[in-house]
Amino acid sequence: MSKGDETRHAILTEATAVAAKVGLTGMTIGQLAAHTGMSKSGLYAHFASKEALQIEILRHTRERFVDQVVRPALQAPRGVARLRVLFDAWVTWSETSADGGCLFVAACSELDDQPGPVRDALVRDEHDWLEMIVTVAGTAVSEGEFREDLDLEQFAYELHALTLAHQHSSRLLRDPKALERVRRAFDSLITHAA
Amino acid sequence: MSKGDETRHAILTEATAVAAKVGLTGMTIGQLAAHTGMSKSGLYAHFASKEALQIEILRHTRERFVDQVVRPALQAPRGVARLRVLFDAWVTWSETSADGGCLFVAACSELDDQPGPVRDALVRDEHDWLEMIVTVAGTAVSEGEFREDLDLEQFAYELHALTLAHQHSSRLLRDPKALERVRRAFDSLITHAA
DNA sequence: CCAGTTATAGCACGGTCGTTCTTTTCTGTC
DNA sequence: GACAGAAAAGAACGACCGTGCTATAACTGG
Repeated sequence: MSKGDETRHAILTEATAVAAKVGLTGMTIGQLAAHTGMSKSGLYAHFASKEALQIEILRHTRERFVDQVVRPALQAPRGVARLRVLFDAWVTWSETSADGGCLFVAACSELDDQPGPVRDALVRDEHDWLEMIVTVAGTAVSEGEFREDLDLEQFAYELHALTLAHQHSSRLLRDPKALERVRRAFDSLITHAA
Repeated sequence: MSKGDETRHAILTEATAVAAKVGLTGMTIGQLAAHTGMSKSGLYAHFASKEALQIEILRHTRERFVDQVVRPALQAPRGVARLRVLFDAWVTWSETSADGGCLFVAACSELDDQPGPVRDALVRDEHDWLEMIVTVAGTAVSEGEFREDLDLEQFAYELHALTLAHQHSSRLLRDPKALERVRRAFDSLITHAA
């Protein structure tokens, strides 16, 4: 990896952390330059525009998300076990990927009324994520652990709701019981799908 | 109501709509002045600072929330019926209160890592809202419609999760089935609490 | 209707925004 | 170690930010 790619990568990693805290829009080039110890123009030279940087941040985050959440799940045995790993990996991700929690969750309510390519990219990512949940839950159906007539998309909707709720209770309310809450809700979801 | 109070009220109403779209931080005084047809300084004279304006926006939204969501529920008969009215009123609220959906939901992920008085006010509001759900669900327990050993706070957590999910599916994903999804999830929640 | 208050506009401020251009410094190759 | 090319810094741009101050316009109670 050349020097340029190296710093570019470092910038994106730092930018992801900043964006998770202050938002993709709230994040500024100057702020980012200060955080990375670079000059504003030196940093900016790596990207075509702020919007391009925002999209790159999403792409970079997506890659790490696949590594840390999706891949572990695909290595687990099909069915509820895989679903558990997927969920646990997400919880871990939301606590460790950035100081501000899961960037995707934060970006969702920030961009939901801001049309443009950044929003479009995020919507694609969210659809992929929901589809991933549907697929994994589907393995639980075909393994006979979930009932045959389970509405998989409804299940994914409700599971996804828990991730949003967890960010809320853990990051906004700082509820010490946040982890316990989301785990119980997940278990209840699994139970009623059987 | 004097002239001053009148325009102040109009500003807050407009500001609520703008903030629901671009966020409490993303909203700017100039933008707001343009929207209301006032000069920047004329508008600004009604508030001590931008931060004070943000807090006033929350207060103003809270008042309308009580009118449109809480009050109707309290007029409904105790128990599940009241819970249904509360939930339906919230769904209506999220669709009609502002173009950007429920301001509180939007503010939650925007402010979850931004310490300060605005965040503090929001946290208080969210706690009150969760407590409201707990109280109403409690009436369903004492009416014998919900089981005696139901964990009310867990119930409130899961119901609140649905409001977050609805904002996500309806505003970000623009899912035509959003309403149906959240209704089904709500019914399932009610069923399993009985 | 007038006086006194209140509401609004105009203007300016230091600062930061995203962005561009030019110049300097560094990196990798023969 | 010189040289070409890439990477970073410096300086500047117009625009807009939040926030004051000052003057004018609009309201309101007597």
